[in-house]
Amino acid sequence: MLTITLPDNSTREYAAPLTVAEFASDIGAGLAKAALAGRVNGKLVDTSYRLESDAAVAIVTGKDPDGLEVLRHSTAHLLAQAVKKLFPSAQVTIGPVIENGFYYDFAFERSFTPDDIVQIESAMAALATAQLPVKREVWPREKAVEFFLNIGEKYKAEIISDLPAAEPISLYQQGDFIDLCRGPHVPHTGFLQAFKLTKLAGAYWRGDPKNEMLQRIYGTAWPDQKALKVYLDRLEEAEKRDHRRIGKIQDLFHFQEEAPGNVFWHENGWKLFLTLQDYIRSQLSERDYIEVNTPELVDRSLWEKSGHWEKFGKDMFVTETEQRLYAIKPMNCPCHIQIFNQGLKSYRDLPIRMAEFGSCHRNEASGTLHGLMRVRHMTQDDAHIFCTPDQVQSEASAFIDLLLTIYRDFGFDNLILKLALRPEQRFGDDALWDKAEDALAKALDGAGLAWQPSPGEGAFYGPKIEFSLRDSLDRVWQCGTLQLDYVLPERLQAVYIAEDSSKQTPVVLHRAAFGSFERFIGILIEHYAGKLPLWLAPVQLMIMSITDRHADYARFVCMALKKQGIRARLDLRNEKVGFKIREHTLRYIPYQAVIGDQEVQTGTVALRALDGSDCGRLTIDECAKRLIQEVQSKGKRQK
RNA sequence: GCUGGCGUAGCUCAGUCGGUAGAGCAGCUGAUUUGUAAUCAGCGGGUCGUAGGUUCAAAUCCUAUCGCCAGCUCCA
Repeated sequence: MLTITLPDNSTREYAAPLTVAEFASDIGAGLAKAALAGRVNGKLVDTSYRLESDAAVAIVTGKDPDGLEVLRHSTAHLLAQAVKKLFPSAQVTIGPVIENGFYYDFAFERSFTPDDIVQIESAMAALATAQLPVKREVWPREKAVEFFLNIGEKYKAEIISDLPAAEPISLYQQGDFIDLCRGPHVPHTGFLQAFKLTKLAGAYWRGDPKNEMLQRIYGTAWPDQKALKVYLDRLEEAEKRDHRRIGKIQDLFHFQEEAPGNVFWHENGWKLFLTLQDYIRSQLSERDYIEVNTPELVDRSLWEKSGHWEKFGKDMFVTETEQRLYAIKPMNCPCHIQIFNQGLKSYRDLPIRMAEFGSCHRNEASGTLHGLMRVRHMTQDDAHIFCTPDQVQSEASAFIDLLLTIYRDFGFDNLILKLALRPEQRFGDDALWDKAEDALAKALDGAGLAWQPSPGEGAFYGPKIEFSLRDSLDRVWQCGTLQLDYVLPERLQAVYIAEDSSKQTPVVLHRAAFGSFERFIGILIEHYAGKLPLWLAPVQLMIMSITDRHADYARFVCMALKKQGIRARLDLRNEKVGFKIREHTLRYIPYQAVIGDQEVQTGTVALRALDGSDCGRLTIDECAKRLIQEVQSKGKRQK
């Protein structure tokens, strides 16, 4: 007699052991059909798992996050099976589940081509239609190693040899394909109905560039076609929002061969850049920051003292003149410490919050450059807070507050916070780390935010908080950072005089909210899909004449609005108004004002919003007032 | 940096088996003076990323190189 408890706490009794699948069909035929796996006492198992004693059992379907994972994992196996069928000499390696899908790495004598992918995909579909049962077996380790070596799968044999001795070696067989896998897997391949191979790429064996390059095939898999379509549509939407595409349409910036990774900001893009800079400036001055500016070209000796030369020298651009070697600064901190070091500082001077819109160059590997998101020349909204150890927590709290204010102004409400803790290799004793980590944790708790620790991810000189935001497509971007640093101020001999008149080393907090303006602008463009809210839009209002005889009045209106700080432009071209409206609508200009005889006579403008709605005929002052109000609300007020 | 793909007019792209370059949009000129998402007509525009090579002949094939794209690695 055994008792099975369901997730709703109801129980069922059975006289004899039964499998998860049998249990599911006892509950209902529909559930049995949908059962991908089972969860027995919290552990994920195959539907063929035999229930021999009392247990808490849940039937896992595609709706269950675990079920989706099983589905994707099984689809990765299906991919491997299809590849082995078409290309028997390919060796299988690993095939894990990733966000939204899976991949499988293969060793193969030639590169897979897009044509191969099409073939592999249809082979997968055929194998799925065949509804091959997926069977699990546990083998002795030696037998498994021998088996895989015999069939020429040296990577699999290597994986098994590296598994912990206690780990049972389970193999899964579907048709004539046998793969090492922890499982669980779907009962048969017929469950794998909604998948698509998406990408083809190289990847190193075990992620190490010293190892041989394997070929990775990426795919996505979902419980049904509808969910797959939703996902594919989202990819398409992301493509439409690509900031490189929108940057071209809206004439924001460009790149060219002669300056890889360096942005040519056009008038519109630069206006956006300056708007963001003004915004940050106003936020900083409210919070008692000072703004400074430091050299971009600094002698090698300072970078040697700071430690950058040794650690990051190869990522720095250098230039030589009069037998001196200069480096273009990759970060601002050493220079800020030079400013701090001018004159003797007292504990009474602290904290000093020193900000700079620092122009930094880093020689990023060519393959990592990506539009505005990853550049070689960037401008950070950087600041360094010099404070006493006791001030760390309150400074951290103040920065978190600032950062939340900033992110909310841009419509990012969904944040992910991580506290990166001490790494293996680190400077400073454990007592110092305890104190530092504790201060940051308390600051996070004080803000009432959920956060996760990430052990071992801290910098060698101190722990840090990483602030990531989710954009409107649910993509995660790391932007803000707050890093405690005990090492650099000491290396560069920063001191202050404490209450007891002893010399002390200040703590430095490196901090940024945007990260870099370039990257943040890229994120904003994609977040808003190019439809920047009025307060950010480089061109806020387009004033259009209907015929030439309205041009003078249109110019007058434009000047009047510009005087009130509105970014207005004129379109006096000899075109029909419908043509002009279409063009500016496609460029997402937030407001358009039409000027014809009636407006000239009444001293008004006919205002039209981007969504096509008619805002009516307004006097110039009314129009200005309306726009200014919307700018001040930063688009947070409902229309 | 590594692997693979790509690079043709200002933009988006076509160009078959190697035979001497094409469309739409944009631009220019002219007509049109127009009321809320495309007025009409005509015209100009390319060292096919760059440098070599093969060939009677190269956008097309080969090599190198630069850049871009996807992923890997990296990301102070």
